[in-house]
Amino acid sequence: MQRNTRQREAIRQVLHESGRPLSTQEVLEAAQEKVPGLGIATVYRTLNSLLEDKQISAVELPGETPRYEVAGKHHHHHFHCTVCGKVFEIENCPGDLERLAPPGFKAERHEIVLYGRCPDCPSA
Amino acid sequence: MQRNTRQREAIRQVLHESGRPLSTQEVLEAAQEKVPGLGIATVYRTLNSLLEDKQISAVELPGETPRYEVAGKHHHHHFHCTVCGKVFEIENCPGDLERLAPPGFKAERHEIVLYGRCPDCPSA
DNA sequence: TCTTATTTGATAATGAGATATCATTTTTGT
DNA sequence: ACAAAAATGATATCTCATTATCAAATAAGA
Repeated sequence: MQRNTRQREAIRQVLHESGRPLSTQEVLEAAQEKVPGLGIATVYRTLNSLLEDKQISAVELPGETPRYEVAGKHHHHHFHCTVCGKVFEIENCPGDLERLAPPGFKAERHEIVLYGRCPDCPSA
Repeated sequence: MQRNTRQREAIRQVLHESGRPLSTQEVLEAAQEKVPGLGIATVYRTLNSLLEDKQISAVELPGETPRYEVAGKHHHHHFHCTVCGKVFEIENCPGDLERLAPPGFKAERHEIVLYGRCPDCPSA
């Protein structure tokens, strides 16, 4: 049975309000604004539950802990700020990258990650 | 002082002979063909040493343990077989993906990973 | 060949992220 | 409001990949 708890609702909201994928820690900190005292275990449990429900999806990045975003978005990619570590969504996609696969290889899917500075992290 | 040991040489050879990036475990198994009894600690130590020397470079993939390849190759990307888990090199690159970054973002670098089946893993 | 500092291999220790445990709190249907 | 089931929070535990430890083996210069 699934119950509507303040914690679960706060975590869902945090993910919906954020314009970008969040790490477990980011979810914890943001959700604690809404529900003080919320524990990290609840964040893990709730994220896993939302994943099972397909309400959110995991964003895996090289050498990074997973980020989570609301599910159902159309095909997109991500920008990883090398300064602050935040991950952002990228709308555009060059498309049809599967053709890059060498003969004999059958590509079914692709991922692109851009690395650089986000607007909040100026070079100066 | 750096010494030329059979172990170090075997590990270097394995990486040069392999046409694709290898995980620590893959390096261990391949190098043990040349030097039976070679231990995992030596693999880790040697890979780190080769990394410092810039003789090899690490390939980070989402949710995966790093792979290692000989350094100095020109810009390229990787194919990750979803069946056997092996990682392969892709020569081609669509180039200039940095332009996909939204306004205000300064992309400096990009990574592409293709997912699918390698020639050794037929769909059937 | 000898000497000595380095490297090795086995394995214990570490570290980080994630999960399990369990007493307490909270939902929710009645 | 009550009772029963489920969720929470604190924290212990687990799971790995990787690193540290240290006695034994081994390069490599004298």
